[in-house]
Amino acid sequence: MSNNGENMENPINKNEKGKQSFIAEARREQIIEAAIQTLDEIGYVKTSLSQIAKRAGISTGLISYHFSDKNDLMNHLLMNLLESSTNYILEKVRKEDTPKKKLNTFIMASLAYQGIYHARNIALIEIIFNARTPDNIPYYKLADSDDKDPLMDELYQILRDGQEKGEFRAFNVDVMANMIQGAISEYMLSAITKKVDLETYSDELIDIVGIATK
Amino acid sequence: MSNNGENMENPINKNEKGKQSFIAEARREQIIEAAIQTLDEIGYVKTSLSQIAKRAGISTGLISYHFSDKNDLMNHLLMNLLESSTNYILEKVRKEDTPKKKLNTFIMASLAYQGIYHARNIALIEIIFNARTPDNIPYYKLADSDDKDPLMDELYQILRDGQEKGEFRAFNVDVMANMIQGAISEYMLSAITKKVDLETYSDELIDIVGIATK
Amino acid sequence: MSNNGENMENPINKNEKGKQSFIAEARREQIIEAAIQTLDEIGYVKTSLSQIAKRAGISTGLISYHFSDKNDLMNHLLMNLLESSTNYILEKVRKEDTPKKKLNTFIMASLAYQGIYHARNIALIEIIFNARTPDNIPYYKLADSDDKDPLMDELYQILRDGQEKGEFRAFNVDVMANMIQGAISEYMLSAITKKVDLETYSDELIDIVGIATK
Amino acid sequence: MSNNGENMENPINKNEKGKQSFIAEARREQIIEAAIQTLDEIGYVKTSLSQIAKRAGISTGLISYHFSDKNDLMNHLLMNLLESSTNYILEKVRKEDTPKKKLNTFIMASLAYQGIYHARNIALIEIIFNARTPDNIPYYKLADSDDKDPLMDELYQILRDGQEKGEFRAFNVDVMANMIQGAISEYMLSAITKKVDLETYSDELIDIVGIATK
DNA sequence: CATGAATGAGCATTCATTCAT
DNA sequence: AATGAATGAATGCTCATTCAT
Repeated sequence: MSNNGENMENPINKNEKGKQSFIAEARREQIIEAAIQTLDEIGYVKTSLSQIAKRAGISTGLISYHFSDKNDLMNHLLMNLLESSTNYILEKVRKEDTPKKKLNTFIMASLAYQGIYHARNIALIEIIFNARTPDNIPYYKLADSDDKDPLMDELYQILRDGQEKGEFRAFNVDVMANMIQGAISEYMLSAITKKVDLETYSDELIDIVGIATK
Repeated sequence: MSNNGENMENPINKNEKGKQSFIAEARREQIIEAAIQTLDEIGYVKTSLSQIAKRAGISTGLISYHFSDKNDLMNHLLMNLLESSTNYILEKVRKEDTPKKKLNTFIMASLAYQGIYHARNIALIEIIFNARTPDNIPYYKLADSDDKDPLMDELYQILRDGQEKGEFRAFNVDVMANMIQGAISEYMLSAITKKVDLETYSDELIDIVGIATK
Repeated sequence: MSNNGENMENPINKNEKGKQSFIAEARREQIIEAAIQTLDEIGYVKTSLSQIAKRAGISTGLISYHFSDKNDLMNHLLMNLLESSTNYILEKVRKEDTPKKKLNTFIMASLAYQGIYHARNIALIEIIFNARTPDNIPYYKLADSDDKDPLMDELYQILRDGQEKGEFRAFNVDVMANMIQGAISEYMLSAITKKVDLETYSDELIDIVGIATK
Repeated sequence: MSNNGENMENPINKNEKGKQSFIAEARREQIIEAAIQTLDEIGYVKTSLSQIAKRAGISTGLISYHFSDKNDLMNHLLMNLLESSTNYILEKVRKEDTPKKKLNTFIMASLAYQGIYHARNIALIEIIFNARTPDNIPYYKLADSDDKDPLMDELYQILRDGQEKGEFRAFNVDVMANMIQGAISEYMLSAITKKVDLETYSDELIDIVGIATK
């Protein structure tokens, strides 16, 4: 089999092949969920196909059957994780109408996601900081490269929009966006978790960013 | 051999033993440098003793001779990396006299260090985000726990001091410190490197933080 | 895989699973036979998994697949060796009806086993005198401890029974049993093999013991 | 250096050379004692040159300097151990005048030696059952081969002498000697140690052998 | 004589991957 | 579609041995 990440959905011809694809798709989903659980529990370094297989209750060979490679699996998993967090946050942000409200919602939703989908977030961190492309480039250097990351895109848009509408002062958008993203990510990556709860952090960060953007 | 990390520097008694220790110390230093290079080049996951040995131009056995364990090597390396960045930054910060100046210098120096000691910074990231304690706790959850991290300690101190002296407004110190740290770290971890150069980022961040702290 | 030594024989349900288990069981048997051959040929100290694998004509990894550990393999092998010699001897002894006949058969069968299953006997010696428990206690100190060794148990029983029935005189049973066992073992462990053949040794030993027990 | 086991003592020329040889001899003695201790403590399999060096308080290299080989060391150690037990036993035996008394003393002294020089005895066992000649022949097959073992020689002599003088009945001397040797060795190699103390074992064994030889 | 530094081979073990069934 | 069996490469580590000092 082996699927390079392209979605080969085809609305027509959903007979036998569709059924098989459906089973295969479900298996892949199951494997991906097991991989998330594994990364959360034992971390990237110790995550082997057999550890994932154990958690999925299947044989190792079956993972190799459904993903061409360990790398292939990790890529699919990364897409999956990025998609789900992006969808969660963007859905909430797009319900708001002013740049200020959108920005606050962006921060709030980003942090809320970390709390609600804790395991997925840990898995995401473990992949981003450990996996590398075949060209040996770490994902953390690649992640929001160019305009590939719709989340950072949205944040840029909000900030630019707020400046145009006179809601925000004139700051460097790239730096401000990066600072906000850093402040959000840092919550998961530091020991502040033990001192400040997510809600307080969210409120205070919105406050600080409110002042910084004017 | 194996060295428990104690600093056995002793200016007196530098006879035979001192000479021998010197050779051993030089080798350990060399191995640590090779480890930094390896982590920078191929990442934590692929970093094996033989890869480090290859870059150091020595046999694998020699690493085992100078470090009791792969873990021992990584711990020494981590100490080394933390110490050097901490020293670099604190030295500059402590030359300043007002909280505001200290804060700006903190940001500036932190970012400058990333630029000057790029490989060391990558190595640090690779270890912190990949290595785990024997109890399976990732270092990134442990790193600035309590007041173990003198860098975060200094940042807290600066902020509290500034508030007491009326230079800074009344914000949540934990959250502000975490945000600043996040903003600093994020520069290395994102693609902003390609868009904004370090100096600009540093200037703009100082500006934004200046407004946020009042 | 790894098998904890439990006998999972189950005459019913010999469907797919039974077939697969059969293959695995055969492999384990083959590995154990190769281990016996290896111990016999090169001794415990030089016996490595790769030496065993070479003799079995398989890869080292496959041994690790079928046994959780080198220790696990050695334990299974030890059980196997003890069982087979015990069964061989006890089967013959229990056919006899008087203590005197039982004792003679015990000696005869013990020595006969050494001749017939020479390699197995060497392997047993190599393990018992070289392997140690995780607590560092050599097996030879542990072997017939308490009443764990059914062979020594039987010998005690025969001697006590003979004394009760008046066939044997009043000697110290522990010492007599130990002497007989020593006389049997010593045949394999000394150069007498070259001077006296097994049958003569057996006959003469029975004679001497006959006089010693009266 | 390396010495193949020949004693190069030379009463003349005991100037510088003699002094050096004396030091070297002392070092060899020290290494051999450390080896005995090591074998007793951790067994043959785990006995490495560095373990021996640690116990001797010297460097590993020094062992290699004084013995050409690990094998060479073990050979010297074996000679040493055999000599000391042989001397101990023969000295006592030769003080007696009748075969019967000599035989009893042989048994008594053999067992006594095990009690007094426990560590040396364990070391002897560990070597005999683990080490092999370059031709892969285990020492336990070689030990009392031919007439090399003066202890077994003496035992044969006693038994033959006793038969000639009419003190002993007509038994197979080889088998009787082997049985006695087995009974002596077995005490150390079994769990009887926990049940019967050495003195009782010695007395009872003398008794049994007395009856067996008539 | 003696050391500490260094090597290279060998060890048990884990792992991603392949393949017959 | 799925399994369990199997491989071969790689890993961290230990060890006997060598050698410059």
